[in-house]
Amino acid sequence: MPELPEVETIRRGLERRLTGARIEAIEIRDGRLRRPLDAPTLESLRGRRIGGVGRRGKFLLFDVGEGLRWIVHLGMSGRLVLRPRDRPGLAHEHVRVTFDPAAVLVYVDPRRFGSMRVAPEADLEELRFLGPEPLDPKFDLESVCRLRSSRRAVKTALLDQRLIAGIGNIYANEILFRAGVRPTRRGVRLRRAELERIVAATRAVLLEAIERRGTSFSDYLDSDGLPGTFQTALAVFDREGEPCRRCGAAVRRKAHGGRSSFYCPACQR
DNA sequence: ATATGCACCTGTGTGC
DNA sequence: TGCACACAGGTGCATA
Repeated sequence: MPELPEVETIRRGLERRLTGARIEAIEIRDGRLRRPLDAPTLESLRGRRIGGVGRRGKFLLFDVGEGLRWIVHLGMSGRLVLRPRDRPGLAHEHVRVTFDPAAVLVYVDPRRFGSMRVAPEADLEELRFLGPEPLDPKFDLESVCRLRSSRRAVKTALLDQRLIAGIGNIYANEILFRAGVRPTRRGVRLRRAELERIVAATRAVLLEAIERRGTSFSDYLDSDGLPGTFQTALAVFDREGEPCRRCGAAVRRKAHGGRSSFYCPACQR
């Protein structure tokens, strides 16, 4: 479900609400995630204080002191929800964290593709392979030039977290529309001008999506239970057969690598 | 080494 | 109403 803009929206909400709060209890209600939850390490968070909430790609990084990070990835259907105390459990509730002062953070994940662990800052292997952050001021032509080192379709390459961190299927499609590049174009054949347009489109699309607090086309909600509004601004994603907002041509959908690509046949060459 | 396909799960929407 | 099937925001491993 969540890509960079959704994860960033959640990060901002949780940072505002949880920075300085102390973990009073952490309770595993159903540890059967794809990678089973490790109860002892999670329970060792008790008594720790949240120093801040960071993000790298689609990973949330809670600073819990002494160089330790609580790392959460939401997978396809993961949600972190702040709720009042003494509310009944939610369906698919896996973890419940009680904070002092009063706040309860619940991890809900119907499909169980998310993951959660605790690691020292120096040992964040999962993060080491990640490509550049697209909203880093240093993100530039050089950051995307590796798209060219692959014969894969450029959309598949955009989804590769080792090349650029944080882009998923919605924003890969939206970025390529804004850049005027067809998703099936091979990376090696991209021209310099197209790479430059991809750099600009990546920043613009992600920033606008964050401003709109993410995309809720089905069930995404942020940590306050609010939907995003970027779905009304989508140019191509989930718009098969509808008119292109720029030229009016019917948007096309093609399955590629098991996932849907959407594009305007006239605007994207 | 690199690229593809499928497995991992549950929920929802569609068409019969 | 019920059933079967396609499909969904992501990754990770086996296979070509």
